[in-house]
Amino acid sequence: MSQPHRFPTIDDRLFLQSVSRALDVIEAYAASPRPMSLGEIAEAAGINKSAAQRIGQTLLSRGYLEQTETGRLKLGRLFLDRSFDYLRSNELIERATPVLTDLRKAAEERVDLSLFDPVNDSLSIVYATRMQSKRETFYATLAGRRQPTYATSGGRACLALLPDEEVDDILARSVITRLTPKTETDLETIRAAVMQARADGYCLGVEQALLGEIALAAAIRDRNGRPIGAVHIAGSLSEWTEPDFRRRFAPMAMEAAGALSGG
Amino acid sequence: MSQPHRFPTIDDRLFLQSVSRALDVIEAYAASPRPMSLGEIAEAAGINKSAAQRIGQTLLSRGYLEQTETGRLKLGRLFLDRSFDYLRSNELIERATPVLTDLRKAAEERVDLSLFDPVNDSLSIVYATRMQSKRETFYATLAGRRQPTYATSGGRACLALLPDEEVDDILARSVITRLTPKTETDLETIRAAVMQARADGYCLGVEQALLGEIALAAAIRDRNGRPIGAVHIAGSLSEWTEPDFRRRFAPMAMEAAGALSGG
DNA sequence: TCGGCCGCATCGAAATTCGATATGGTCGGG
DNA sequence: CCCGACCATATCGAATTTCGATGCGGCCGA
Repeated sequence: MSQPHRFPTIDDRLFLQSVSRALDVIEAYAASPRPMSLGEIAEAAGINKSAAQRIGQTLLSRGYLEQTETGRLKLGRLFLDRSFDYLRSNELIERATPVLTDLRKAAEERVDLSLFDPVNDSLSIVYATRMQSKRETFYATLAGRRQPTYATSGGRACLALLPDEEVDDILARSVITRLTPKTETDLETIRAAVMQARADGYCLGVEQALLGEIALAAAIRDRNGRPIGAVHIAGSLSEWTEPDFRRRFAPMAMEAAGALSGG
Repeated sequence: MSQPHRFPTIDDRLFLQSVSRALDVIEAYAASPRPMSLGEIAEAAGINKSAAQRIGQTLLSRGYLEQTETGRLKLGRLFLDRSFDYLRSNELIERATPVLTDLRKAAEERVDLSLFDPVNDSLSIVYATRMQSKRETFYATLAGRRQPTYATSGGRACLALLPDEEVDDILARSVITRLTPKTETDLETIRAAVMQARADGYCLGVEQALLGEIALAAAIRDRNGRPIGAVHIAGSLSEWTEPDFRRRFAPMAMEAAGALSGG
């Protein structure tokens, strides 16, 4: 009934139950994006079957759900349209695109833009754009992919801009899981990496989120100095040693992030 | 009040007004993705201010809208999460990604996947994934971008798989506008290009949607032979002549599309 | 100082949503 | 061959939830 505290609490009088339940339904597909029957939807979203039926029909009629041959419901392609609108509407992303294009051209490695996410309690970052490198094969698309703040170079670079107590708070609330065998899970080690990033102005991570990957990120600040996102440069360990990667790309990432800061 | 006929009509008893209005609100940002005040939202979505207030608060509390410093509402980053779920859930996209990665590696040009969109009356196609080429600068991201079916090589390749009367119907319902000075606007010319594509098994277009761009696409068929999307290869006119581009890439596009068909 | 728009809040009326329930179909196992 | 389970779909009376007119204080530009 009560909303998770991570989003602003509002007057219950203004809260639309049916809209909220509709959102529960579409979010149910985050756990498992397969087509679902009404019964499955009801269970996954925590509503009764009648509600699932009404919501399903309404979202179906609007194109946010689509029907398989068997009548099950799956996510509709209109979500692509909405995320496109979002990307267009985000002022940072608009501003960043040309900068990142240049950066990728100069670096000849993959370049990502991620958004620090205070509305999600800062526990995760969301990738917004990716400029692939020549041979990149891993993930073609990742707009919308989330990763834990503590495990990514971009997240750590953002943490480095926050006061110690906020860092500690965020780390304390993080659920530490291993994304790769190399993921650091010790809070003190992570904290040390954040402090190092604070001193350096960027953060480097080796195989923290993906095996074989070396990544480096610099945080983007708003006009108050708070982190709003990060510029990532990522390469393959088969082509780079850590010191070489650091030497070559740290200045480029910091310059790009600096150019995007303060807006 | 009555829904556009393009989506399945449902029993009015099952239709949730408030959900539908919430969708009107988020779709209002398609026209102009700027932050809006409640009054502006109300006007843009065709609802009253009270409804805008309730819907705004509800979507805000769930992270689908965010607030600027001035209190205006803009689209929230959760739309990225939803489109990510959609991309993950779409069986064609999942299947296509490795194929397109290989294709891009072989072609060394930009490769796109678009979806034919019967739920939108087949009037437009939606781009789902893009694999950039080395020097690509135009658009980093385009998942969610829509283009008219009649104007794109991918759309025409899809039309080529449909019976004549359906092609004519779709073209007749299309609103022809010039995307570039070179966009063909004569229905007979477009129809001829579709017929050519039917004979060739692929469709080539020069500067139809973007100046300086030459694009070639082959349609992907479902197991009944109906078009469900297209594989695009796009290059720059500064590097390719039409015959060379055709010779080199038509077989590759057709092979990839064939491999993805019939699922 | 005025007028307009802003976000935010209130409240009575009632339309809209709710949820239990029913129907007929399909699928798979016993 | 029939049974049970689950499916999408449909119905309907009850009442919760939504509706929308209205009011408030604040901010900004005229």
